[in-house]
Order: sequence, then C-alpha cells, then structure tokens
Amino acid sequence: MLRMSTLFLRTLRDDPADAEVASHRLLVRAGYIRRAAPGGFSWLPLGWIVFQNLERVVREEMDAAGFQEVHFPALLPKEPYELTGRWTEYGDNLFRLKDRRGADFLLAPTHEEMFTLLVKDLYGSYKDLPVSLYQIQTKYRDEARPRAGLLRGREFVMKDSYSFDIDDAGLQDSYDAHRAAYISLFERLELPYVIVSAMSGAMGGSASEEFLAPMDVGEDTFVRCTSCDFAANVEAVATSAPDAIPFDELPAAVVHDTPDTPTIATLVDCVNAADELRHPSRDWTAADTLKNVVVNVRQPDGSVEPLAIGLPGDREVDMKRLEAQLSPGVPEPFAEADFAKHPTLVKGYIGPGVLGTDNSSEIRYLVDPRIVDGTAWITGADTTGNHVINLTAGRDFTADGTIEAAEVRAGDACPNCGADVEIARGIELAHIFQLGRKYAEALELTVQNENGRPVTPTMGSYGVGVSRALAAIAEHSHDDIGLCWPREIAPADIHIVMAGKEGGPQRPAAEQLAATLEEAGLRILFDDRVKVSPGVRFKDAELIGVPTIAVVGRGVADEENPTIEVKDRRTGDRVDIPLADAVDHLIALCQP
RNA sequence: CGGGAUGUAGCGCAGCUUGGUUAGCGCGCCUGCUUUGGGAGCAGGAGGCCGAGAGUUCGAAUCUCUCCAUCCCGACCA
Repeated sequence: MLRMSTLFLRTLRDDPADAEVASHRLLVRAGYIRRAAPGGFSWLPLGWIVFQNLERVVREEMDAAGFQEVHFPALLPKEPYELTGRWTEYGDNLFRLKDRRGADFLLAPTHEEMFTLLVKDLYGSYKDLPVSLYQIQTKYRDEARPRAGLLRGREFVMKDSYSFDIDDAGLQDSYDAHRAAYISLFERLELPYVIVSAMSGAMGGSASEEFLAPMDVGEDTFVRCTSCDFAANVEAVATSAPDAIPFDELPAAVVHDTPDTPTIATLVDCVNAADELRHPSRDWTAADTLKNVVVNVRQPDGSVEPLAIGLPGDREVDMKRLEAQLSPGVPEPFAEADFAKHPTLVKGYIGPGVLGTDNSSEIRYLVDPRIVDGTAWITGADTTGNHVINLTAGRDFTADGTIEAAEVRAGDACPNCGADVEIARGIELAHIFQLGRKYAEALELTVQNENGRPVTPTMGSYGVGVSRALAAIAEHSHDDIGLCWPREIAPADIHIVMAGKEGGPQRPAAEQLAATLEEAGLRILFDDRVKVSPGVRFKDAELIGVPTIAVVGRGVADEENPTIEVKDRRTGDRVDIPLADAVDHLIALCQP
C-alpha cells in the first residue's frame, strides 16, 4: 500500500515553465518525473511504478508471442559498429567515448550489431532458426534537440526485437508475428494508433511500417486516404505519375525575355501580363512552371556532390522527404560559393537545358514523378531574365531519374485509389522493418543449410519506444486537471481519499477499507495525510490520475446508512456506495 | 546546426530600461495555534555564489563580452 503520508512525492501547484506538452507538464506536476540532465529524467516512486507496469505489459506481450528477452551492455566497443559502417554513418547522434587506454567506445543507440553477434556466437545451423530475441534497455542518442519531456530524450528506454530467418518467407512470418504482437500491445495499452508505410532510414532495410499515435504533438507527419485504408509516413508517400502525353500536337519550346523574374511568383505574374506569352485559354499558374533547386549532398565518407531537383513550381521541396531519399547522404545548402564554381547555373533562371549528367553543368538531375514525357513547362532558360515556354519533357530535355522530394499536400491523389489524402501528425510509437542481410553480412553471420553450405540469415528489426509510449499514454489520456491512467499501468487501482475531521469515523473506516482491499489483491494509494485540507487531497487525486477514487468522508458519518463516494477519474461520474458494499463494489470495478 | 525567447530560493514570478543599504512576492517547506468536502487562517521562521566566467566601475542581479543551459520554430529518430 502506498501511503501518501510517507510517499516520496511532492506535487506542484504551477506548471513547470519549461514544459510545453501536456504529458511533460503533468508528469512533472504530479510528481512522476524530474528533469535531471538535458534530455534525461529521473523517475520518482509513482513514475517508476507506472514505468515498470508498462514494461511488464510490454514484456508479457513479447513473451506471449514467443520472443525471448536478453540484455546487453549499453557501453560497447567500437569495432562491431565499424564493421557495419555505423560508427561513421550514425553521425553526431552517436555518443562516443574513450576508455583510460584511449580505446573508442560508444553508448548504444540501438543494438543490431550485438544481437547479430550473439546469434553468430551461439548458433550455426538452419535448424536453430527462426529465432526472435528482444531487449528492454536504455538507449543513448546525442539528439541535437531533445524536447517535449519524455517524448524525445537523449536517454530513453526502448524495447527492440530482432528476428533471424533462413529465407524471405520466414522473415515475412516473423515480421507478421511482430506486427500482430504490437497491435495486441497497443490495444491493451488503450493507445490509438495508425500503421503507416515508412522509410527504414539510417538502419537500412526494406519493407517498413510505423505505428503512430495520431496526436498533434507528434513529430511525424503522415498521410492517409479519406477513402481507402492507405496510410504512409509523409517520407514514404509515392507520387502517382500521370500517363505520358504524345508529343505530336505539342507546340515548340520558345525562349522569351522575362526580365526581373527570379522567383516563381514574379514569373507567373510576368507571363500572365504579357499578351504574347499568355496561355491561349486560361491564366498560367505556378503549377505550370518547373522549378529547379540545387543542393549539395554530403555522403558519410565526407564526399560532396551537387544534385539538381526539378519539381512543379507550386510545390516546395520537403526536406524530410528529400533526406529520406538521399539517406545516408544528407542535403546541404548550395551556397553562393558553389554557384561560383558552376558558372552555367544562373541563379533564379536555372533550367533543364544545362542540367543532367550529359549536359554542360554535369550535375545529376532528378525530377518529380509528375514530370512525365510530354508534359510542357515554363522554366528557366539559363540566362538572366529569360525563361522558356512549352519546354517539353522527353522531347526537349531528359532527366537522370525521378525523386520523391516534393511536399505532399492535403487533397493530393491517394497512390492507392486516387481519392484525396489528408495530412496529420503522430507520435512514432514503434517501427518495424525487414532489415535483410545487411548486418548479417557485415558481421559474417552464417548458418549451415541442409547441404552443409553456409547461408546468411535474413533479419527483421522491431522497436517500441517504452518511455515514449508512457508519455504518449499520458498525452492521450489526461484532462485539464490531471492524468487518467489506464488501470493496467496506473500506479494503483484505487486512490482512497480520507476527508473528515481527525478523530472522526473517517480514519478508521478508510484504514479498514484500504487494508481489506489490499488483502483482496488491489493496489491501493491511500491519502492518509493529516493536516492537509480536503481540497488538496481531491486536487492531488485528480492530478495523479488513479482510475478510481474512493472518498471516505462525510458519508461514513451517517450512522444509519454509512456510505463512501466512488468517483471514476476519467468520466467524473460519482456514486454513493453503502460502506458495507464498498469492498465488493471496488473489487468488481477492478476486474478486467 | 541556423532563427527567436528565457535563466533570480524546491516551483511560479517581480526587480534590470535609469548600477547604490540587508535582493523581493506568491506557492511549497519548518514551529505554534485555529481550521477539515474542493489547492484554509493567523503569528513566527528557514532557505539565494541573482546560470558560469571575464570585463567596465569606488560600487554590478542590473552595463559589455564569452560560454553554458532551458524552451519555441526549422534540418535527425523509438
């Protein structure tokens, strides 16, 4: 039994000034966590109970699915991460340190290498597979910008699983098993989620989905169809390309003077204002223009190459989408000095005429998938103050390929069914993907097949942010006055509030109720504090968020028909229950 | 890493423009009395290297510079 008279807890009346999102604000105010370091939090007794409850639920679901738990050091030597390339590829987000002899170590951001080496260490036969292992551990990432409390720390707890299979069919089965386990987990945690297609990012790999909790505080943007069940992270949305248009009827491309038109807006105004440039039947819009953006792409080995991207002028480059496409390369701005090195690029008037590896700029040129053969564009003529009209793809220019870098907008066509898509934000709860053989090959994990030949297993990777999920639950399940935990992870089943004069019948009644319920197996948080006004007890109970609040107060003073008040934290509904029935009533409430 | 804001007691804030006693207020904390169904009242207390460092000055929370941290907005991820 947790007695508030002795519980290590101090609730705060005011919101902490540095907390913006509800979960952070309330977890600090209610005495669950304290900030201890940039991006790091200490867990207080109430918080640690909730955390461990959550961890237990995760563990139960994993074990039920037949996955086995292991545990690794967080402090790891560099060598395995060098073999897979991640010592460098992971970049600044990796915490690196040296031991007293100067040897390089890291604090693990994830443990793919260690799982792979562990299987290599012990298993050698196809008969040993499949196997799925998991860990629940603290991970370290030197985030450029930790924020929103537990939602994005530099130190956080992750449950990650890895599957090892002999072939693609087995991998698919393992993937499906994890997907099912995660659905079961999030249902049990009463967390809303959407499963979206995703990019595998820095981990490498192919088939990939994310579980997002659809909430505005989330950092991920995803797209979903208003008609069918398509949903994807915005990074993974494939633009549906229109059919190619025959060239036969299309007018020839003509270069025109368009003075002082370095931007799309000025260009559109200019071509609509000049009679000889006007569209025969309507006004030109930004969507008729072809915008060419040049960036530098830096690879992990430090090499830098320029890349030109062509996209309809009414769309911006979405940096997240672009980065996902270029990974592990990262885009950097194309600076004035870079323009100086490429005199064929005329800032504000760059056109496909000079772009492409076969043209004068020798810069790789990738275009938006909408720019199919036969589409005609107003675009830069590569000399200051000039644009070309009706420059037609496939006839007048050819790109080196396509790239998904243009922003996705609400109302765009669903790649699946063509209906409008909508855009929403979500918290990334989990990410599952098929890693393939990248790690197994790099670390030389092989097993023998039926013929005694070595074969490389294929792997899957499945992560759940445990500390983040706790914050997401708080984010999903709270109101203006405090938290409302799902019973399974709540710090207690019943919060007993004693309200009445010391010396009255309330204390003995509350003490006995608490003891009886505890004996019956319920978890009790008992506000037995003296010299604390009733208002404070009620406010604290609502802030702390135990799902059921039992008030032992004036009702028990009625000698004829003593009652207690039972309040549902989430709905606010209160009912008076005869004291004699209270135990049975409360026990019944806590049955699943 | 760029842009903006903020660092004063456990928490929330004032003071800074215009430098000048012992740095204030509310909450919380300690002592006593009263109070006990919605963050109680009275009285008395404790608690501060004013984010750090350097400088200007007779004198700095206050002015200057540098750093650090926090939060928000943009580029990474569970």
